[in-house]
Order: sequence, then structure tokens, then C-alpha cells
Amino acid sequence: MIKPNKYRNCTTAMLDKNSISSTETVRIAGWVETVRDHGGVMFIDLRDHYGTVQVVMQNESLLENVRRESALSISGKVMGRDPETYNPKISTGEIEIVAETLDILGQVYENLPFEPSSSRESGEDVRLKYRFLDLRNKSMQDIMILRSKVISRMREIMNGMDFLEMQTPILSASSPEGARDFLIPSRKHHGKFYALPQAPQIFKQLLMVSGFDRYYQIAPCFRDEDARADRTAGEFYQLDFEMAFAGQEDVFDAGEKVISTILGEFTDSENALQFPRITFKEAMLKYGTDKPDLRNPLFIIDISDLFKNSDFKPFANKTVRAVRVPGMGDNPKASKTFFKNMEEFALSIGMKGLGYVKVDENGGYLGPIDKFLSDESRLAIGRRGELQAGDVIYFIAESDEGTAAKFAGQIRAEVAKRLELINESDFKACWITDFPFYERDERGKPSFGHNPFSMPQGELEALKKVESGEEEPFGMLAYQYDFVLNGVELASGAVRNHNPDIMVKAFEIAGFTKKDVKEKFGALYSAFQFGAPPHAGMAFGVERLLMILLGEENVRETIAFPLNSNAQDVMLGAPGEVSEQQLRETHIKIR
RNA sequence: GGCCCGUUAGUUCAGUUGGUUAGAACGCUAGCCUGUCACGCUAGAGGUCGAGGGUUCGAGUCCCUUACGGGUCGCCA
Repeated sequence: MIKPNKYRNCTTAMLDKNSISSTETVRIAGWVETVRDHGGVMFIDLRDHYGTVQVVMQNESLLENVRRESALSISGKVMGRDPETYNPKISTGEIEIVAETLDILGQVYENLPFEPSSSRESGEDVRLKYRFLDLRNKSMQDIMILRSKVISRMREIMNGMDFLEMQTPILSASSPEGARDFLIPSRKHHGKFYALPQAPQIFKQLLMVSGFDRYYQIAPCFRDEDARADRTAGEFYQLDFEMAFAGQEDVFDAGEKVISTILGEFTDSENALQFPRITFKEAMLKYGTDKPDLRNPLFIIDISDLFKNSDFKPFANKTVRAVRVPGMGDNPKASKTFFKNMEEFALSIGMKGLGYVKVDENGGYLGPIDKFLSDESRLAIGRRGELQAGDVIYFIAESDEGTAAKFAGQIRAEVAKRLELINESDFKACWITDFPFYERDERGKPSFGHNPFSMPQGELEALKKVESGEEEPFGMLAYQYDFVLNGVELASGAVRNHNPDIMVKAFEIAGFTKKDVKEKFGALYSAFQFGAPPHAGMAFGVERLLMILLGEENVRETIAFPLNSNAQDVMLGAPGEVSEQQLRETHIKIR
């Protein structure tokens, strides 16, 4: 509700049939959407944040210097329209304001670079340069309203679960692991730098040690890495939370509460969201990715064993994966061109080719691979892939298992996309659990694939077995998990390692010394010397969630003033040059 | 850094096999119009075809280089 002032005493939201009065004068302010001049009678569609109303004028002088998108204040009487002139497209369509005065509050001095009403059809570069005009677009306003509502609801949900909203530093220290940091030079400390936080990770863990039971924050995060459609350049927000005396199940409960509430309230989806759990290993095998889109009905099977020592050279002794496409014989989109285009796609992603066969009535395959298969093998494939007559199977064979999985995943995704097997209006989620604790680095040595702060499964015992050579390091799992919605990695989290001995041991196996741990993660290591509680947490990407709620293809659409994909603000000119004095004060010399 | 796609009027786009003065829609300017609501009608202005080079009698169109934008791989604990 607004307080009347000299610009307006109402908004379009307050205008309806009940506001009709022939005696009272309203004053309303907004922007000129369109002007329709019929000679003797003139109309302005006046738009404010809440909607649009038609203004009528009989006096042509009122329209002088009125340009589209200029900001006006208009006073006049609200009149009911004749029923035959109702406009059902707008909520104020049964009334109009008969203008008595018109004041131009903000004139348009230049030609518009685009029309706000259709700005989203313009190129992103020009939209971002004139973002203030782009944001006048109704759907952009709606996105920003949704963003506000979702974030506000997140706070309510978290507060309702007794989480405490806390702020952590923006000017912080560079961390040795993870993404590239944004650095801030120090004026007071020559040659030294702050770093913007990639996430409040260390601070939130310290808060757990400090005795706060449940922390959350709509946290700004900064990473100096290249952008993608689902990844902003520079900065983004996370719903970040952490829980003390808690484990994976507690975090899952809290995370599921947030997501099911938000999706329930902000989407039309009628089915309650399910939260199946899939291990990392299973996801890589069955979907060829650690962020599977479960709306895609296709899955992958491993048939490497059936081609062991096979006469069929391209498959022999390789990792062989198959993607089953059910009922493709009946799909009108599965034309000859389709198969040819899929093969081209396979080549474009680096595959050497893409073999496929059709399953016939007898469980045999129409294709060259059939003759290399024994009856038992054919039966085994049929069982594993749940094959039926009319199905098509694509084969992916690679020497490297990881590459085979990745290609199989890309084929699975592309076939489903091209055959339109994905119901875009649906929402399918899953937890991906049990990520490997170590990854193989370039030299084949163990390194931290994910979060070095996560707790290894089996804890100290498991690490000791690896150290003694009894167990393989790459078999170790972490209490590390992702939340995936519609094939988008929405959140990531872990049960943290709060035990300094386990921390040191885990780092030693990755080739670091105790001294390294103390140097690189001194604050955490120190805090863990003083009664650290077991704790666990996770963080949801706010923009990615909004992107899914809105069905947007690009995260930048969910942000009022995003950097472009090249990490520039073309409106303000960031990054930009600074003065000699600024450089001097911060002890910076440009090379 | 690699790969793919794009760049023509303010905006969104078309432009055939290389061939006259590069077009359309919206927007803009001027005029007309008393009920429209994407008002309508008439007239007009608006172009270094991203840039540079090449092939050719002739290049928006073909070739090379380059800049910029978008996507993607790398990268993103």
C-alpha cells in the first residue's frame, strides 16, 4: 500500500471497478506504454510496476512532448468503460482514467534501443547495455518478483527449522583449493591481498565449532571461472547451510524440506517430488553423468564382459556400453536422417562412430554386430537392457572406462532430446551420494576430487588401510553428496571431517604433510583442536533453482544486473581501469 | 586456450548461382483521423552489410586474417 504524495495517490493495483467515482480525482504515475491518437480522442496505456491502465484525453495539448516510455504523473477521474469497450487483457480493463492534468516527470530524450515490451527478443549484449530498460519488460519484472518471493520463502523455511541466518566475511583470505579466487589488493599491507569467498565454507564450519547449532545464509559466492548458460561469470548466490551434531540424513531432511516446499508453492507440478538416492558409481554407469536428468527415460547398460576376447575388433576388450531406446521402430522421428544426424553428433563430440542395431521379433539384432554375439550374450543383453522387439540399442565402445561412460551419457541425453522423450513441464530430482574420496591426478596419484573437508567413509580405519597398502585409495568413498533436479546440479554438500587426525591422514595420502595442512587450513585445523562437533551441510544455487522454476535456459535471466558471459558489465564498464593514485595506494604495478 | 554458430537500418530479420540504386516488419519524424487498446491511413528519414586484405569485369554473397557476441570443451574443491 502506498502513501499518497505529490506524484500519485494510487497505483494500477488499486484500480478496479470499485474505485469508480465521478467526483474523486486520482493521481497515478507510471510509464507510457503506448499512445493512440485518434485526432479528437487520445489514449495512453500507462504502466506501473503493478499493471497497466488506459488513460483517455480529449485535449490534444496534454499529449505534447509525451513519448513512449517517458515517466508521467496523471490526475483524473476513474470512469467505468462502456461494456463494448472493455479490455479483458488487463485487470483494469473495465475502467479508464479521464485525464485532467499530465506531468512529464522523466522525459525520454533519445530513441529507445529496443522496445521494453519485446526486449527479450533483442540480443543479450544490447539488453545488458540498457538493462534498466530491459527490466521494464513485464516478464523480467515477474522474474525479479519471483526471485524475491523465493528467497523470502527460503528464509521462512530455514527460520522455521530453527536455522540462524548469519553473515560471514566478504573480504577474506585466498584459499588454496578449488576455483580461482578474485583478489582484492590491500592498501595497508604492501603486497598482500584479500580474496572474495568462493563459498562461506570455512566460516560456516567454524560457526559449528563456535556452538551455533544450525546456520544458514543467502550467501554471495565469487569464483573467477568462465561462464556457461547455467553458470554465471564471477558471482552467484547460494542458500548455504550447516548443522552441528548432524549427519547426512539430517541434511537430506532439511534440503528436501526446502525443495519440496519451494517447488510445491512456485510450480504447477501436481506430483509430489520424489528424492531417490543414486550412488555416484551407479549414476556414472546408468546415466553416464553425475547429474542425470531423470525425466529422460533412457538408461545405459554395461556389456563389456560379453565382448571380452571377441572377434569383433572395435569392441574387443574395451568398455562397451549400450543405450536402449524403447519402441523406436514406431517413433516417427526415428527416420534415416535421424540416425545419420546422431552419427554426426557422435563424431562432433569426439567419438569415432556410433553403432546401433534394431531388435527383431526373435530377440536377434538387425545390424552387423549380431553375428559376433552368442545366443547367451544376446540373452544377457536382452535381460540387462529389458529389451523388446522394436527397440534400438546404441553401442559405445572405448578403451577408457571414464570416456565410455561420458560418451554413453551424451548419447543418452541427445537421443532423448531429439526424440523429445523429456517432459519439460515435469520435475525429477535425485540425490547423488557416495562420491569417491580421491580422484586420480595426471600422474595417477590420489588427489581430492571434491571437497577435501568431507569425511571419508570408514574414517581413520579406512585411511590406515590405504596407507598400509591393504586397500586401494580410489575405492574410498566420501560422505559427499549432490542434489540434482532435472539434470541440473542444484546443490552440493558433505558430512565434514571434524577430526584433525583424520584430516592429516587424508592429506598425507594425497601427498601433503601435516605442516601443509596447518599452513593451508590453519584456522580449521586449529579449531578442530578444541572440541569440534560432528557437522554436515550443503548449499543450493539460488539462480539455478530459479532457472528451473522459470524454465529459463540461461541463469543470467534470473539476475537483475548480471555480468555477460565474458565476465564484463557493459553498462558500468567493469572491469575497468583505475587511477594512478588508486594503483599507487594499493601498491599495484600494471605489467 | 580448443571447437561450433553468429555479426546486414535504432531493434528483429530476409537477401537465390557473385550481377541494376541492399529490402521487410516494428520503432522514429511529419500529416490525417472522436473509442482505440499491437489503433488505422499517407508520406519521409534512417545502412562503412563488424573490420582489414584477397579472388573477380563485378563481392552482403567466395577465400584468408582479425575483432566482437553466444554456446560448448578445458576450468568450475
